[in-house]
Amino acid sequence: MTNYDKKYDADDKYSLRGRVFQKLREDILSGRYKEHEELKEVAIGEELGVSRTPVREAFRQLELEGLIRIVPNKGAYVTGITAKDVKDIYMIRSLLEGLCARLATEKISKEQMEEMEENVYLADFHEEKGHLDQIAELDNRFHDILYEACDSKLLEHTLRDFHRYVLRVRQKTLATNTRGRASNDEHRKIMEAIKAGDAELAEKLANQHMINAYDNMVKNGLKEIYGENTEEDTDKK
Amino acid sequence: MTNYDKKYDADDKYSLRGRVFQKLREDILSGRYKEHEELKEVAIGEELGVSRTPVREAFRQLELEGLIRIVPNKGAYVTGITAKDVKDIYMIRSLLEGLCARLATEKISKEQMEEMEENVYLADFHEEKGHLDQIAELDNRFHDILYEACDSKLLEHTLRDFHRYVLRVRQKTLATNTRGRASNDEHRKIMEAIKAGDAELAEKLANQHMINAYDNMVKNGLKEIYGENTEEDTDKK
DNA sequence: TCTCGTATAATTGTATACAATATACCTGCT
DNA sequence: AGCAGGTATATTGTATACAATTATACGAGA
Repeated sequence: MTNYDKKYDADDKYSLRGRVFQKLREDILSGRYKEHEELKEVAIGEELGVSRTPVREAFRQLELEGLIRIVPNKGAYVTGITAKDVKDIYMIRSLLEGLCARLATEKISKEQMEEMEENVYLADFHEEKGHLDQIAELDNRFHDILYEACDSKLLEHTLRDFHRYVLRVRQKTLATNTRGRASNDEHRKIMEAIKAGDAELAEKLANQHMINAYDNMVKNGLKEIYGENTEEDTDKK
Repeated sequence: MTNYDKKYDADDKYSLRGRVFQKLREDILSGRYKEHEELKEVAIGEELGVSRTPVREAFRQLELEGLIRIVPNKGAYVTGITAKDVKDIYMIRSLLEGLCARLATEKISKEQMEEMEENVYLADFHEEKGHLDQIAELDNRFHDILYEACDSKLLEHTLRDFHRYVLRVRQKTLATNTRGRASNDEHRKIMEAIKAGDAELAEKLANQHMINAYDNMVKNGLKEIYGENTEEDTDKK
């Protein structure tokens, strides 16, 4: 669990450490740094024009975000995500997104509700046109709205962590399949349940939404991308 | 979400940073540092005989564990837990402990099962004698066993985070009430459900176990200890 | 040719020095 | 008296220097 305060979040852009942290996170999530790749303090410091100190502090945070693993006196390595990890994450998310949707039904603001409707509408549009980037963007945003609407900083932060964690995986599977339409249909149903004030239904739909997302991943060859149990023996670089 | 690897966890005892990290965490959880208290880098460094560098790195980790909040260019403050936070945590834990118990039913090892039985048995004994410290210790351990038994590093780590997070609250309420017996009875029922292989039942019992724990907290005056919404305006030291 | 050990280089861990920022206090003005 | 501004002080942010550890290269010996 991490600091869940908005105003002073870990990624303040105005310190060197904050910039390093954001840059590295982005580079890891975007796939610039491969799994199990070693990150060298001096190399990264030189690239960004800073000393090792802010780099090291950024490392500590990345480690607790689960993006890298620091082995004492050896180095920092980009963490691998196993197929088992992904499965676990979706099991957990299924429950928590459901809880989130249930809470959001009571707490959502008018503005948030409107943005959610707009989101679903826009996603339909881009789906027609085949704009994959925008679809992915809207998908992320839909869940962010939900997280904000549940009115629980803790749940919001927890879900954001998990969500971010699977972005690396999603990027490799979402863009190449036809889940976009089904996913957005599910978004619409969740949105409608929330709008109708049916918390029970919203929860169930959100539960199922995650299960479907995971099933789709498996169908699209998750196992082929990530080994079954490669996490343990990653000491070799 | 944080690094969930066992071997090289954040709290390696052999580096100065690791020692500082552990010491500060213990001091915060034990209540030595009060809520909203400011932690000064030099003061802590001098107390432990180390420079500011390892202290700062430890701070970054404590921040992401949710124990302190770092305000850029100002300082590090022990985070406050509001009554709302506690409620949210128990809602989340209710779901995740349930999931954990369900998974553990399939995955638990013989050794873990035996330790769990022993745990319940011992807790009964200490309950009779009124050994409050041992009861609290066994309670923590029961949940730890469950976390280990679910065979999911991610779920285990997530639950451990939440569990640790509420320790500060629990210490103030558990020792003074009669929940010990009821709690251990619930542990026994969960244990028996797991032993019988009834995953559904184990999940439901674990769900309810958390709800009961929370209800008991409220009954014992949680609100009186923690303000309703004090988290936002903590800038004053 | 292979293995082992040693020297060397590379890398991380920590301490310290310096810079930037925030806070407290004091002075002078109205 | 009360407020504005500025200076001093304390504290955090960053860079650099040094120590400790680990990885690598190379050569001696079997």
